[in-house]
Amino acid sequence: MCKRYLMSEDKKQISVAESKVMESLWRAHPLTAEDIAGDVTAEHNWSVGTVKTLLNRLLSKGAISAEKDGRRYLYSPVLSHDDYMTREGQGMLDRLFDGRVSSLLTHFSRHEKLSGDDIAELKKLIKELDDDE
Amino acid sequence: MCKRYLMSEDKKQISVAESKVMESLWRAHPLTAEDIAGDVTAEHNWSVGTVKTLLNRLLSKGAISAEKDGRRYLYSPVLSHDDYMTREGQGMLDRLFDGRVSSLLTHFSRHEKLSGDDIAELKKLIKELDDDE
DNA sequence: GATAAACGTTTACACATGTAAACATAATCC
DNA sequence: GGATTATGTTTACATGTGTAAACGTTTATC
Repeated sequence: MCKRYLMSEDKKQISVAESKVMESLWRAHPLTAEDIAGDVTAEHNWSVGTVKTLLNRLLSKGAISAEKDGRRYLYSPVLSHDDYMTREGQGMLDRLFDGRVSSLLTHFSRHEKLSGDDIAELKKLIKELDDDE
Repeated sequence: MCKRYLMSEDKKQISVAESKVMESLWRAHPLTAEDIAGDVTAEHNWSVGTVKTLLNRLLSKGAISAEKDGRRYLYSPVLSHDDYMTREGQGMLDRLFDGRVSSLLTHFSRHEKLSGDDIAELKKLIKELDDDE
C-alpha cells in the first residue's frame, strides 16, 4: 500500500539517461535509489543526486512506481522491458527503415553487420515459422 | 564553388525534425529551402522559417552542404542515407537489443510483428548467405 | 538533546530541439 | 526610384535532458 505514482500521463518519452535507470530496475526490483546509483555508477559516473532526479522524472512519466519502506522508497518498473523494446524498436524501425524489419535486415546484411549468432537466429526463426505454418 | 560548410564537427546527433529535412534531400538534391519546405510541409505543418532553422542546424552539424545559386542556396546531403541508417540503427540496436540483430528479430517475431514481406526477406537472406559460404 | 547520517525534494543551469517571428538585404515591378 | 518580393540571418521562447548542488526532514548516535 501507499504507492506513489506521480501523474502517469502514459506514453511519455524515456530519455537515454533515464533508460539506464530502467535497465537497472529491469534486472532486479524493487531497489532503493542507493542500489540503483551503485548499479548505474559502474557504467556512468553519476552522482546519487543525478539518479534521484532521473527516478523522479521516471515517476512523473509513469514508467516506474515507488513504495515507501520506512524512511526511503523502493522503486519498481511499471513499463516493462518488453514494452519498452516494442515501443522504441518500432519507433526506430519506422523512422529509419520504413517500419520494416526486412529493410533493417537487408541493410545490416549488406554491411556485413550480421554475426554468426544473428544468422543462426535467422535460421532458427525460419524453421519455427515454417513449422507453425 | 563557393560551398558553405559551417563547422562540421562531425558525428553530431541529427534530431527527428532535422531528419525529415534530410529525407527530403535524400530523395532528391540539390534543393532550395523553398523546395524542401514544400516537400516537408506535405507531412508536417511547418513554416518556411522552421525549415530554414533546421537547414542551418544541419549545416552546423556538417550533415548537409549549401552552394550559392544567385541569391539563394541549393542544399545537398553530405551524410548519406545509408550512413545515417547505419549510425542510428546501430545506436538503437545497442540501446535496446544489446547490439544484436538476433535479439531484435526474436523480439519482433515473438510479438508477431514480422510481416510476410519480412519473412520472405529472411529466407532470401539465408539463401544468399548460404550461397556465399 | 545536539549532531550527524540518511534520504527525499527543490532549485539550477547549460545545451538540444521544436517551432517560429522579426529583421536585413538584394532583386524586381510599376 | 519606391514598393514589393524573395531570400537568408538573427533572435526568441518553451520544453526536454544531462548533470548536479542545496536544502529539509527524520532517525540514529553520543
